[in-house]
Amino acid sequence: MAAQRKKRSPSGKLDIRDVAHRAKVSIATVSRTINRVPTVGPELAKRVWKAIEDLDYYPNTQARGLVSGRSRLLGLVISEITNPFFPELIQGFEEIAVQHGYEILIGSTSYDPLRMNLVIRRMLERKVEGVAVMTFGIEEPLLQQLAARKIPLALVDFALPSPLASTLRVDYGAGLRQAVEHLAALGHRQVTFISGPRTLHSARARVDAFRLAAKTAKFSAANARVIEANHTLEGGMRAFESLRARGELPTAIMCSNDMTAIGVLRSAYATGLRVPKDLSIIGFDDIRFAQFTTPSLTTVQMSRADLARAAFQALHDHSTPGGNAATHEYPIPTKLIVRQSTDVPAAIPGKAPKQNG
Amino acid sequence: MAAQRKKRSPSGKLDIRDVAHRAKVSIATVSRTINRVPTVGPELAKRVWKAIEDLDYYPNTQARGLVSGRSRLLGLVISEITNPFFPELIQGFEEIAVQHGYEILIGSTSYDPLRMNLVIRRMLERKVEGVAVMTFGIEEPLLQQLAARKIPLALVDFALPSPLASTLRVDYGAGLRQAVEHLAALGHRQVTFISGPRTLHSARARVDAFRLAAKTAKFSAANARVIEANHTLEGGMRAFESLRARGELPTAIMCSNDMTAIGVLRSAYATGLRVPKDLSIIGFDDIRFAQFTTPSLTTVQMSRADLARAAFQALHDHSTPGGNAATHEYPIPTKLIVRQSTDVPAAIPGKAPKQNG
DNA sequence: ATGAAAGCGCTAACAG
DNA sequence: CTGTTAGCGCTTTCAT
Repeated sequence: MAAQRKKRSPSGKLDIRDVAHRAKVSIATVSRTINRVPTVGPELAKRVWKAIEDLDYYPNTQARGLVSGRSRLLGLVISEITNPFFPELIQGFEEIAVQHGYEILIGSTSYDPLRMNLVIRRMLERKVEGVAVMTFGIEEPLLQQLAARKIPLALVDFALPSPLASTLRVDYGAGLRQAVEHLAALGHRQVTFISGPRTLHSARARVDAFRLAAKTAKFSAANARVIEANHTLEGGMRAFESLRARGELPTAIMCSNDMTAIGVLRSAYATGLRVPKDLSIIGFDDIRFAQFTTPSLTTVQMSRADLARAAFQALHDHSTPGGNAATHEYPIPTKLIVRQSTDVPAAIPGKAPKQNG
Repeated sequence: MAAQRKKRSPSGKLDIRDVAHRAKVSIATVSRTINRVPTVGPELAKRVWKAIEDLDYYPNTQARGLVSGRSRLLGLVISEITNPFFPELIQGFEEIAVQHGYEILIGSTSYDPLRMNLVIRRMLERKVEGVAVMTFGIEEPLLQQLAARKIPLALVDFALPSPLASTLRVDYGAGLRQAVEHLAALGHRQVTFISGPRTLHSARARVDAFRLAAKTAKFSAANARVIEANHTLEGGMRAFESLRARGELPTAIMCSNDMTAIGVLRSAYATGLRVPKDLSIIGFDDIRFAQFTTPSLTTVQMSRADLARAAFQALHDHSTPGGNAATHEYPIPTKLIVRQSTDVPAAIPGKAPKQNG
């Protein structure tokens, strides 16, 4: 008889009130049921669930977020989604985030601080509950914006002095040591490492780890040179060319990432060199495509799944009350994956190949 | 002296009221200014912007969305982000969406209807204002859920009978015709098309377009065979093997996507065939990696940028009041990109290669 | 254990 | 042109 507080539109727009009405309870009870607050009587709970089912109701995330202050949104900052390193990372992160009821917001910086700024602003506006920054060059001042707003952060290879920031510490040493030892065992006596841009601290960390590994394996400095490229296929090609032009080609080349290695592979073929016979090549990352090159690429794997898991864990630990907020370092293992691009150097024909039975 | 309506927390949580207070205007004026409602006096507007600047204020998206009913969120449904076709698509879509103030929600279905269901639910809960479904197998009943909720939809190669659904119509004919003519011009007299799974309507559309193109170019049915694979590298390898095992190797193979072509390339090499000398190969999609294979892959390009643009346009047209809601078909061109994997068949040594001049 | 009621931060009538 | 006010749909005290 009295006018309804609100018209029950027949074709949509369900409301928590509609559920409450149908289950003959208050909206508070519906809310409690949905949020699994234990104090709800089992009888009522059942009625509520049934009403939800019948109506095909689902809560409005925006309203929920507004009142609770939680957005259930996580930011994932990457440099470029077309960089083959990232898709698997995203997949892993998305998967685990969704399992925990989060949605993810992806921001690509394209290595551009301006865009990074915009990305951060977007994340702020959407009230993300944590941000994983997977771009390997970190703009510290920008991150401070997030830290200042008390947003949990997960960074790769980089420690921000903030109680809410975590570091995903990639153990470059292990994988690169295995790689160098693998080459040494095959009989290589010179290795050149083609690094990434010096501006990326992750690239520097790889160089350092390589140097240490080479030293440990008794390579002299002259036999374990480092030259700089830029983590792109073209950069790999150029690096190879410059090595060749200067007559400094070693029997084995290690690269700071797989794209570089693929560039080297390509140029080596173009030059008429046979891989792995004349030149062994080792990449880094183990992107999916490393399996598909000819020959397939021996590479140091840094598991994207591990990274994704650790990143989520870090954010989760620091955003939930019960989380382990004391931990700030999350180790990421690396390991050598031996494929077809490494073999005994041609100079030592007596020794048999290690693989290819 | 009276207690503040709300404590101005010194270290965060800015409010539209804080801005209003500082600019000495009402919150309505602040809201209007931010939303660029033209009736705001220039003097006040300036004060408001200054206050916003000073305070480093930005609006709370959740509150905004709750009251306005708009989420500024667009859904992008793909099958698998690790499928190399998608990253560029996502990049293009993200770019244009962000330019227009939207955020995107990515959902991967992994070809699993169950996951598709979950993805749709997520989109519904977040109140997306439109969904682009780029997975090439469409679960029609699931999409009805979205259509029923009046959510604009953009679909590839598929027309849903709904006023809010748009079709991104890929013009397979153009690109495949160019490809077949390219082969014919080189002197090929037999082509085999390795199709994708019959269950994907997009794959069927490609087969049909190939058949038509072959017919137009006067290939007999026997010289333009079709065999089915599954759009994966492994599938391409198997298809090649089965062709070879049955002694049915043509001089040229066209594939329904690039991954298949790369598989064929790989197997051809393993068999000792030289590409393009002994076998010409043409892919489809022009994924980034098609440039990096050896030899680089001749392929039919379907521009991801075009697709992304069209998808956004379609959603935008059907979600904004002023949009062009009458259009329901958005054409996507395709075109042949000639690289190194096609050449004159070895059987016709007299004729010179077309490229590499 | 359940319900009533007060907002979350903002936009959109409605007044003036 | 500007301010006042009523909610958006939900969670969360505070009563009961």
